[in-house]
Amino acid sequence: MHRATLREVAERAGVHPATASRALNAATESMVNAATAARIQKVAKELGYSPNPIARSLKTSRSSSIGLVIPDLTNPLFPPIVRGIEDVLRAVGYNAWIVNTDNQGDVEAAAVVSLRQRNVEGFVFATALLDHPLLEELAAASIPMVLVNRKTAGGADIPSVTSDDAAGVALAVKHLVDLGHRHIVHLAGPQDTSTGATRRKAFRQALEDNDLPHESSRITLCETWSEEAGAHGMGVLLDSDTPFTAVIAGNDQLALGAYDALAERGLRCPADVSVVGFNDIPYIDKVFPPMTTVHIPHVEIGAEAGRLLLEQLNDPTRHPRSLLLPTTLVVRGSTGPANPARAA
Amino acid sequence: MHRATLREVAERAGVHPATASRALNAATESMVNAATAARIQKVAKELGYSPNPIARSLKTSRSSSIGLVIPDLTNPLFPPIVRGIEDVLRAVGYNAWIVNTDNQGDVEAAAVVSLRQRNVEGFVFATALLDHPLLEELAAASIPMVLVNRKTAGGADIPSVTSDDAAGVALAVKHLVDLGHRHIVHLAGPQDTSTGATRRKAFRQALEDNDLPHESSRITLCETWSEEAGAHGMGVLLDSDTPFTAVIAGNDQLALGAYDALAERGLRCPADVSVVGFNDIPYIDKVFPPMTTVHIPHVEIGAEAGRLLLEQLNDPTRHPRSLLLPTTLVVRGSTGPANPARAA
DNA sequence: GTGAAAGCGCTAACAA
DNA sequence: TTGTTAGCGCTTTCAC
Repeated sequence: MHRATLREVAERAGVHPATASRALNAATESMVNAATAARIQKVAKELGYSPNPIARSLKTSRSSSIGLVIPDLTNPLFPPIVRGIEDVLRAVGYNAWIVNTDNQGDVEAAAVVSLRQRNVEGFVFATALLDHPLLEELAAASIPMVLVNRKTAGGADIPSVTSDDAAGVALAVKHLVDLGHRHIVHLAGPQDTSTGATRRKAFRQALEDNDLPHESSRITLCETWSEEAGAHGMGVLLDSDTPFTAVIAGNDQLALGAYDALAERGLRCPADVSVVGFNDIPYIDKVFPPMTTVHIPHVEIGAEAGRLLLEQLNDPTRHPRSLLLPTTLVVRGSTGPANPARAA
Repeated sequence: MHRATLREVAERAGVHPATASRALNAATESMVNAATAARIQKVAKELGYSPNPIARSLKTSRSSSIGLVIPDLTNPLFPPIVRGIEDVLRAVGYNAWIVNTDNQGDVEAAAVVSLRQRNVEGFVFATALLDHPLLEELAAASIPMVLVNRKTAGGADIPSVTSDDAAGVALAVKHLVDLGHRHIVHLAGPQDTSTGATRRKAFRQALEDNDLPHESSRITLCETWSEEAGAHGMGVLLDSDTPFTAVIAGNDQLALGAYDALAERGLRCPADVSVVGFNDIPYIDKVFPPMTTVHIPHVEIGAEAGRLLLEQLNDPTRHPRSLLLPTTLVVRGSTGPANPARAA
């Protein structure tokens, strides 16, 4: 199984390798005599020639690929986003290198170095922290990049594709209020992420806008975005003397953790406490009790990120922009407060 | 942000680039005077040198990376397997290129060509079909490779890591029999995959072993591994005149489809029909009604596949081997037949 | 133990 | 329009 080289094609076509190179690249094809080009292309096809991407990359410092840095592929939030990105990029000949960081800064830094050495032409990061020097640094160096799902707080104004979290939280609060809830609490995600901080602030704001009690004790911070952290946070709320009949969780995993903590104490959903999630991750529509959650358009977030990155790759001078995609509330069987005693 | 090259290191250390290369590669370091080597390494560190993988790959035709070919990352079965593979490979300096094929042979073929051009040193395939000429071809060419989850039927005896599906099905049937079920049916997955065929045959065998009725009408074939196909298959079974009180599905998605079809007809699980899944995919433990399913060790399957691939990379002459990992039954609230009428 | 030379396969000045 | 030349950064014979 020998792979034809450009030189072999050139020899068979009776031209110099440089001419063959020109004839076989769309951008330079017009530089070469049409008949000659056709001959070269025919030979290339016969020999099953396709350019060696390694050699090309060494020469051009490009690679037709991008780096895709995510916390963890086993978080079901990410696969659909990844597919959205890949589908858009593949259509124009780009591949994605996927790297998991497990939220470890050093792993991420090493991955970025490694990807840059491989001449990736840009990055999509799903790992952004509000304070994220590495990303600021890359942005300052004009490395094409897009953030998905989360953004940084720095001055760099890095292009991003996120969901309208504030609107989503407002929808969730409104929904609960419409059901008759007046005592709502929040399981907030990590506050070093934009999603965690935005959703928390929006929660507090929505309570105020709806004239609901909004003492700071109505918010419990969770250390991670995990089910375990959600269960722990829910426990803290239940142990506090804050009365409530509904919880809005920072994401679906935290909401699942809330389910666990409630079940452990013999409390029922939504009879005793209503729980609303965020993200509408795959398969969350199957859980019991049915979970009302804020839907974000996963695949579309990825696809738009891919498009934004392509814009930058195609026109580096173009002023980068960010996108805020709409969220919707998916109601799956929440009800009003059945046990007013809990709202004492 | 300039990246130091080997030549710069060599110049600063006052040696020839070839010497620097030797000093900086573990395998050739012993060829060079210890003091010189130390000096070169010190300079390399000062300059933050790290070898350009593209140039190295062009020269050596290696790449420290492998290709990982899966049907679809959004199928929750795969991410944990991918993590298992990556964790093992990363520990020894390998990366994985992930490619989704969406079960399209042409996409897979193109991906393989592309990955080989990038000098991947081996492959892990999660896409194997029983009759899979492409994989046989690669095996015949002695390309290092491992199959995960599924295997081929060809003569090539390609190394694989799979779960003991037959044992898993036997466990499931035994469980249902112990609960009092005597009329069991099977939603079989695609029969061009080893998982689909093995589980179907094991089902039929288990019925026989338990002296249960086992007419061929007790098995409905599903075209794909999807929820939709499961719902359709379940519908076919319900419309037939085969009596049954329990269903064993070829995988969890088919089982979820069975849930859908049953719910649509107002039948309850497990009161009217018990459903058992297969694979124990992430989050399936949250669904309602609780799903009993056969657990396969996802991460470990991936990890073992990584190890098997490393064995081949490290010693190409070593006789390849395959692994069959144990399955366990995870019981989540199935009960015996409550409505004997259905078993008429 | 070290240096010289060559070349992996490709593309991009420059020259003709 | 085509060919010549050079080189991306590295490793690996071969010679000394």
